[in-house]
Amino acid sequence: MKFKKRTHTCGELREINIGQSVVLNGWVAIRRDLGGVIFIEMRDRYGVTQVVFEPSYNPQAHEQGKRLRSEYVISIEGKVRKRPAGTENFSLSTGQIDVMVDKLIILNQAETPPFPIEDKIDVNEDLRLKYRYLDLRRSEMQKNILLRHKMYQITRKYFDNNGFVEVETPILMRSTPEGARDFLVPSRLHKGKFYALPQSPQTYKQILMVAGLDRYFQIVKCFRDEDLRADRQYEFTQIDVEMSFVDVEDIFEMVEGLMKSFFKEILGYDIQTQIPRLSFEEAMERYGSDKPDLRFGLEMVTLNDVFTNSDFRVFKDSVSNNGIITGLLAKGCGDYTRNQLDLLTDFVKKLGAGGLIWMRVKSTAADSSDVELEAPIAKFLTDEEKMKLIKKMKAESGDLLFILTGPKIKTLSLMGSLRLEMAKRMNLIQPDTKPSLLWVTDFPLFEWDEETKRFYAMHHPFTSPKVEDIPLMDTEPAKVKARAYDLVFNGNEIAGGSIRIHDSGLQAKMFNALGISEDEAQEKFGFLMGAFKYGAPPHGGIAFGFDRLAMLFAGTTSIRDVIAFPKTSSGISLMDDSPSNVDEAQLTELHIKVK
RNA sequence: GGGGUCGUAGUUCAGUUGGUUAGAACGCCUGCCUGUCACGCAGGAGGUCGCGAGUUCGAGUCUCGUCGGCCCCGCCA
Repeated sequence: MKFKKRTHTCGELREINIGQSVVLNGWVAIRRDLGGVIFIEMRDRYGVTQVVFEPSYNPQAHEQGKRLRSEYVISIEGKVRKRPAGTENFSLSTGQIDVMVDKLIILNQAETPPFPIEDKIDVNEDLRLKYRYLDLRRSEMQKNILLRHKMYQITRKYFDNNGFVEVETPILMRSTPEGARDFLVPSRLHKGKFYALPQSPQTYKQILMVAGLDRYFQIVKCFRDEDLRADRQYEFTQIDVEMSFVDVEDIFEMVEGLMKSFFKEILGYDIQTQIPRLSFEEAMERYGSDKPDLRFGLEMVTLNDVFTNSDFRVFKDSVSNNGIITGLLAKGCGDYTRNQLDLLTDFVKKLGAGGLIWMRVKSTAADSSDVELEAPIAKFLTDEEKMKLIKKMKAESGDLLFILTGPKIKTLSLMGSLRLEMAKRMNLIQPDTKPSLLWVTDFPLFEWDEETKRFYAMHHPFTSPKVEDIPLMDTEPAKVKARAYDLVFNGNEIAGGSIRIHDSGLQAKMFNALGISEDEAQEKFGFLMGAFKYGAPPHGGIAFGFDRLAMLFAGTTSIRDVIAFPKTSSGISLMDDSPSNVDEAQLTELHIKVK
C-alpha cells in the first residue's frame, strides 16, 4: 500500500511546529465524533497527538474520517495549528496544537480490542497475556520494555568500560545433576541422549577464566524447570559475571559500581557505597531471612538467655533441645483484638509454626514486680522473667510482643515472615521510604537435606569454602562457611555469587563432602576438573536476576510486567498456547515415545 | 505434591434464603450533535452464569468432580 512516511512521531509536535505540513502514522487511540467535527487521538510509542477532521477545513477528509474506529492504523497528512484559546489540553505534551487533516489513508482496519488500550486498566491478566500484542501497545507496558532496554545498555556500557568481554555460552549443554530440574532436549543424531538448557552458564564461565579471558560478562537466558511464582519464570535473564585474580572485595566493588549506574541513570538517585553487609547468621537472627528488608527496623531479639531456667515447658524444651526463642516487638500494637491476633496465629501456623505466643504489655514499672502482661502464657512466667523480657525487648506499655520458639533456622524464618507481615500491617514501608541495599555474606557451604540424608551445596558445588574452615569439611561440614554472597534490594535477592574453587584437589574434597563419588564426579564434571589441571587462576563471580531487578526498578510486583512474553504461573504461554502436542513423526525422529 | 482465592455480557463487576424474562457501568452498533479531550443526548444489539455430573418441582446460587487465572508453602545448586 502506498502511503507517505511520517515526518514526525505522535509525541513530537509542539507550538514551534505551528504552520508546518506534517505526516503522522499511528493508531486510533480515541475517537470523539461531534457530528460536525471529529477529533482523533493518534498514538504511537512516542505519544499522542490530536488530529482534527473539520468539514469547513477539508470536507472530503471529514467524510473519510467518519469511518475511523479504535486501533485502526492510519496515516494522515495535515497542517499543525494552534488550538483555539481555551481548548488546550495541559495534561498532554502535545496539547497546545492540533493537526488539521487534509488527507487520510487507512493503512489497516482493526477489530474492537477485547480490552481498552490504555493505562491503569483493570483487566484479568490471562486476557492480557492472550492478547499480549495489545497489552504491550499500552504505554505503561512500553515504559517497562523501554526500561529493560535501558538496563541492557547500562550493563553493556559499564562492563565494557571496565574491560569485560561479552561471550555467548551454549544454550544446548550437558545436563547437570545438582540443583534445579533441567529442561531436556532430545538428540536426533544420538539416540537416547539429551542436551539440557543451562540453569546458568556456571561451568562455562569458569572455563573461560581458565582460558584466560580474565573478565567475562553476559546477558543470558537461563532455564529452570521448577514451579513458577510472581518473581520466578521457567526462563529468565541473568547478568552473568566472572573475574580472575580477585577476592570478594573486588567483586563487591565492581557490582557496587554497576548498582550505582543503575540507580543514577534510572532513578536519578545516588546510592551510598560501600553497601552495608550482614553475615547470614546475623541476618537470620535479627531479621529471620537471608534476604532481609532493611527499609524498616522491627528487629527480632533472641530471648534464650531470658528463659534459661524457665519452668514453662515450651521454653524449657526449646532451650534444652538447642532450639531458639525469638521475640518481636510491635510498637503501639497493644490494642490488637483477639480476632486480629488469631489471624496472625493462623498466618504463622499456615507457614508451619506450632503456635504463636503473644503478650499485650499493660504496664512496665521496671524496678518492681509491677510488670503487667496480658497473655495466655503470663501465668507460667516468673516476675523476674517478665522484667528481663520487658527490658530485653525494650517494651513499653501499649506494645505488643510476639514470641516463637523451636528449631533454630525454621523458627527464625517464621518470625521473619511475621516481621514482614507486621511491617505491612503497621504501614512501615511508605512510597518515599529510602531503598535498601545489602550484602549478605558468610553463607554456610552446606545445607543438610533431611529427605535424602545428605549435605547439598547451599550455593553450588564450585563454591570455595573459607580458607580457615577447610579442615572442618571432613569433621563438621555444617559449620563450614562459604566465600559466597548475595545482594539484597528491599528484601529481594537480586544477585548471588561466590569465589570459586580453582584447585582440583579442593574440588575433589568438595565432591567427597557432598557424597559424590570420584567416578561420578569424573563423569559429570570431569571436563571442569580437567580444565583445572591446566592452570586455573583464582576466580570468582556473581549473577544478577535481571528480570527481578527490572521489576523492582519498574516498581511492579510481578516479573511478568517486565517480560515481553511471559508464561502463566502454570507455565503456559496463553498467546501461542504452548506447551503443545507435536506430530508423531517428530517424536519418532527423536526416538521418543510418550507414555 | 499441598493450601488459599477467583471464574456471570466484549470488559469490570452486582446478583438476597434456591423461585417470574439474569442486571449496572464502560465498550460496541444506529441516529442526532462544529471545539471535544471520561464529549453529550436518544435508541439498540449483546449471556453455554468456565465445563461436567448430582440434589431439587425448580440451580448463577447447594454438593461432588474437573479445567483455567492469581497468590503462597514445598521446590528454585
